[in-house]
Amino acid sequence: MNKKPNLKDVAKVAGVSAITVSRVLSNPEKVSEKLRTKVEQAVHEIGYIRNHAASALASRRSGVIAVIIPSLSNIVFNDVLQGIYSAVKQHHLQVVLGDCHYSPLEEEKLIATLLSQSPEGFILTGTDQTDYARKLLQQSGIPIVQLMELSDCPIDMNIGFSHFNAGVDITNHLLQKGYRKLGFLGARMDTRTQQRLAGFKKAIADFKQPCQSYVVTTTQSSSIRLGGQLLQAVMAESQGQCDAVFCCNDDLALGALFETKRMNLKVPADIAICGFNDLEASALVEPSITSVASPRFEMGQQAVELLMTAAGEDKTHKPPIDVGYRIVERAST
Amino acid sequence: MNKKPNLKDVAKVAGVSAITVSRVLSNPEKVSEKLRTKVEQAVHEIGYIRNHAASALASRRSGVIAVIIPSLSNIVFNDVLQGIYSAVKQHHLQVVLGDCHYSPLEEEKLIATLLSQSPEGFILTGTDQTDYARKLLQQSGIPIVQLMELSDCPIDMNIGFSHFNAGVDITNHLLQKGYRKLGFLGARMDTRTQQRLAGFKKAIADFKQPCQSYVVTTTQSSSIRLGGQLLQAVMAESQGQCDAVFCCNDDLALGALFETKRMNLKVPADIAICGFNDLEASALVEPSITSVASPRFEMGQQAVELLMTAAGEDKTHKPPIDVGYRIVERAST
DNA sequence: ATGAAAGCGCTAACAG
DNA sequence: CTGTTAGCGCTTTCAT
Repeated sequence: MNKKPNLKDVAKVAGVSAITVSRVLSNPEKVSEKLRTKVEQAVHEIGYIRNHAASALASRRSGVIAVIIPSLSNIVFNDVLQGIYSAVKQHHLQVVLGDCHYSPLEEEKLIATLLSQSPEGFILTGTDQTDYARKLLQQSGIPIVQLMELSDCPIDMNIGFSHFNAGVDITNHLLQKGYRKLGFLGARMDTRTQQRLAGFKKAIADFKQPCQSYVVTTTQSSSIRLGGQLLQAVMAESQGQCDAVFCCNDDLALGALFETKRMNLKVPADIAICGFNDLEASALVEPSITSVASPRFEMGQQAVELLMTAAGEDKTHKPPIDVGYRIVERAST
Repeated sequence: MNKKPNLKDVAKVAGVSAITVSRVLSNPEKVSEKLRTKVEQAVHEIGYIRNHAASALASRRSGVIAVIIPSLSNIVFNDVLQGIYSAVKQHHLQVVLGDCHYSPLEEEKLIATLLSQSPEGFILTGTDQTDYARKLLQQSGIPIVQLMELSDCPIDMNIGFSHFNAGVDITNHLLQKGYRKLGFLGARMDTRTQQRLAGFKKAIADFKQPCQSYVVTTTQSSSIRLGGQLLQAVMAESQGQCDAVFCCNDDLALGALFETKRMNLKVPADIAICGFNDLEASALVEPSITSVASPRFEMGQQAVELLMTAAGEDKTHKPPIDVGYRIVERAST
């Protein structure tokens, strides 16, 4: 195996200097058409591929952005990722991705690792970073976006929506529909889920008429199966009184719905169900499930755009961007 | 903003030479405990992060592996990715990930881009690469794994299972259950889906008794909603005769199942449904859906292990690894 | 166990 | 428009 061709090899074949080849690759318009064609042929002929490490070192531009999500298996972050990848393609950037498994400590390590790639921007999920992580991020001097939720003290830029308000609204929706014995089914209990729960409690506390609430949570990760188990649990705790459940996401809601069939409960007559995130399945099951929709793909895209526009500028702290949410009312409530 | 600290800065603070700091970071055991502690403190104090580009350039080891999947939105590849990420963590590697949207041409471009990172290994999905892509890959000299399906002429290493055989088996399962008017619902129609369809046709052709088949396919991407539409289509084409459908994946199968409720068809009495991939929902809907399971997470892990063990060795072409599949029989058939 | 010198492959800055 | 020179920050190699 011959070693990989480098710029000089291409230059030799094309009969030009190395820097000209470099220009053809980065700024083709700065090279005469004649030389450019010669170089392009040479590149293709010997299958030259530019050495990113050398290029990044010399130019101080890595062409990379770093992204950390809490979970690869949660389809919610998938939507965000797709938005990120679609935007990144326009800008000819690469993504280096980390999955921190909802752990701030893992996230801290990942941040250090990913920063070593000299990313030109950093996208984080949520606002729950360790102090040392914040220090590293800050001192890196690159633009940073925190995604998904709104923060009072963002590291840099912030785009998301209020999970607390969404929790309030969806709970009020149930109360307005006449349900009075409300259950909350929560899994994982990350910060966003906690905010949804806080919204649930707030709505109940503020409600002018007597009503009952039952909160069942677990730190296990969400799954459809778990939704069924939590429904069992809330029915046990409420001695069968619970007449509506707010599930902290649609996986749980689907599981709860499937479980009602086994328990011979009618939805929404015996019990109402609502979820969160508005997954495709929620609209298509029978009965369809009320949920909370948010523009995840667009959030991902916009995060990249924010990074790119912020790249040169001074750090004028922009205010958080609230992308909002929408309650999608369906047959289950 | 002061510029980022480099090795020399750390060295100065710790009162040692740059190379010693480098050793502490890469081969701590080669440095005396006294100096090591000093250096570690200095690193933490000034928040030093090693410049990956420089490190990669000097050492000729990028610590990166490249991965291309056909779709970020398909949960199937998510499982594989999780396997990859979990294995990669053990080896202290970074992943650069590309989504080629099922397009060999996009894949070719991605391969060129990702190769510029000098990855130490490359994981590809499927066997449908362009000639130029294969050339680039081959000449890069790095170990390569093709995932998901088995290939007659792999570029290098290969791990997957036979989608053709799985298609044959699941079709025979339906035939054995007494169904004789079989429909195939296919979306996307990538190479693996086509192999499943080929298996379906083979099983029908080989069956000793009279039976009927209806094939409905589209190049649209899969979704639950589409499953409902395709079920409508196959019922129209078969004039209501179709008594079993093999859906090329579980999304379609779920959509088909939900549609049967709207059409007032009983499953499996009026019509049997089976899917592919064995998603969690398939086990939990009512009735539960027969599907084909495969060890996706493990495939991802094993792909990384293969790359790592192959790293040093000569290219002794290993035979493809068949991870097999399993038909999970459930209530829907 | 530690250090000095050289150079990885590329591009910025300057020169022509 | 094209080329020359220097150096990005690190690790390799060789010396002590």
